[in-house]
Amino acid sequence: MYPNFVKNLRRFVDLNDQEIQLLEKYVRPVNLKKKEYLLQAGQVCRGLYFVEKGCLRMFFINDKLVEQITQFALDGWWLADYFSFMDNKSSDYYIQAIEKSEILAIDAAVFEQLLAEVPQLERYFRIIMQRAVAASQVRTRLMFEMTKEEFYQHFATSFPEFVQRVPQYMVASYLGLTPEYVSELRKKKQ
Amino acid sequence: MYPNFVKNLRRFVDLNDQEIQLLEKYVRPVNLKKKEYLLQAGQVCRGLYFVEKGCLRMFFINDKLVEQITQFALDGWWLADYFSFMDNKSSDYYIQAIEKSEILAIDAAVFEQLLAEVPQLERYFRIIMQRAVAASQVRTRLMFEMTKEEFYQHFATSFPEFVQRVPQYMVASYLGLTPEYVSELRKKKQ
DNA sequence: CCGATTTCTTAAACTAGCTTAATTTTTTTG
DNA sequence: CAAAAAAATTAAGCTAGTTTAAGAAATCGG
Repeated sequence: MYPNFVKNLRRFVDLNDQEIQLLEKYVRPVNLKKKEYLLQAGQVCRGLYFVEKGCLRMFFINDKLVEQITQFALDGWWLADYFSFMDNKSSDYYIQAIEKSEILAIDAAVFEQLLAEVPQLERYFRIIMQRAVAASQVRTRLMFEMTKEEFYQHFATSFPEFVQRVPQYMVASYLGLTPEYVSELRKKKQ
Repeated sequence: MYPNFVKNLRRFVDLNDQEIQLLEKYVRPVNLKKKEYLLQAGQVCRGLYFVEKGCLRMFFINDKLVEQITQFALDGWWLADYFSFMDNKSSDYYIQAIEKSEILAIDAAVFEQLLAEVPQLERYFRIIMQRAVAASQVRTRLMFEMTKEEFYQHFATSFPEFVQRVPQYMVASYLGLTPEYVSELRKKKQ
């Protein structure tokens, strides 16, 4: 039904077809056109969102009224404002499709029940979250140890598919650079 | 036996005394004097570390040979290089006691077995990790939306106990500031 | 295919926060 | 308690990266 989703689950836990079927009942599919929103500031982040196919960005609007991207999610990634999701607090973030996307949502309202019915998912999400923490530790180290120029070059060479797929000014925002500076760096390189 | 540890577990999952006893067999207590290391760069991060009492810092040495702190952990916090822990890879980090500390370690070697014996811990660590991800999302937003001056003032007013307990140059490092600049900010404020 | 919108580039002026280096204050330790 | 070590301050000069303001190029919707 949702091949990437199932593949991702089975990468970390053993689930039989019955469990997968049960699970899929709890999942709410959301199809987004380019630029559609999954979450807007002021709303509560209802769900944990899995990107079955497509690309999302998460951003907030800073005091200069500029969109500041904090995360991307490509095929096979989870994304949510976890604080808003957990505590039912209104979010400061927007989650928007960068391209036409197929999303699977697990709503907070059914998350606990789902975990009770398929206890293996506690393990699955423990692993997913643990990996997210590990990834954020790496990102933090890179941000501290590199100049912005190095950080950009590192990103561009480590994730070329990203630089292809996402507009340059969004990559700039994610890395904490101005689009003008990225433009300068690209010119300098060639 | 380890009151903070037990309190923390029971905050998130129901564990009876028997389960707690079982769990405590898997836990390796480590007592650290001020400045002693739990992990040094080049080693594998063997354990997940819980601060029963005391204060840890995690840092790496940057290319200017300056210690860059990425995380602190006070009483009741978990700390580890999760990437090194999970994949048995050698770490780039140091974990050091800032003051005399009582640490509880769960070693990678027994972690899986422990999770199998006390399945509730999958849930416990899922919640702990989920909260860690949420906290890192907040930190990321703050780092992007504030100037370094605002970031310092925010930290100083939000965590006064920290500023008391941890040397100023370490707070500076954690926030990505030079100690000289923090000194200037403090002077400016009064 | 064309007008509108979005994205990218250029370049000059500017500044937040760093570097350097010397001094003072505080803490630690025997 | 005194010497040594660690931490904090001061101040001047500097620079990586931003801001501002156009214009050029690419992409999109109808």
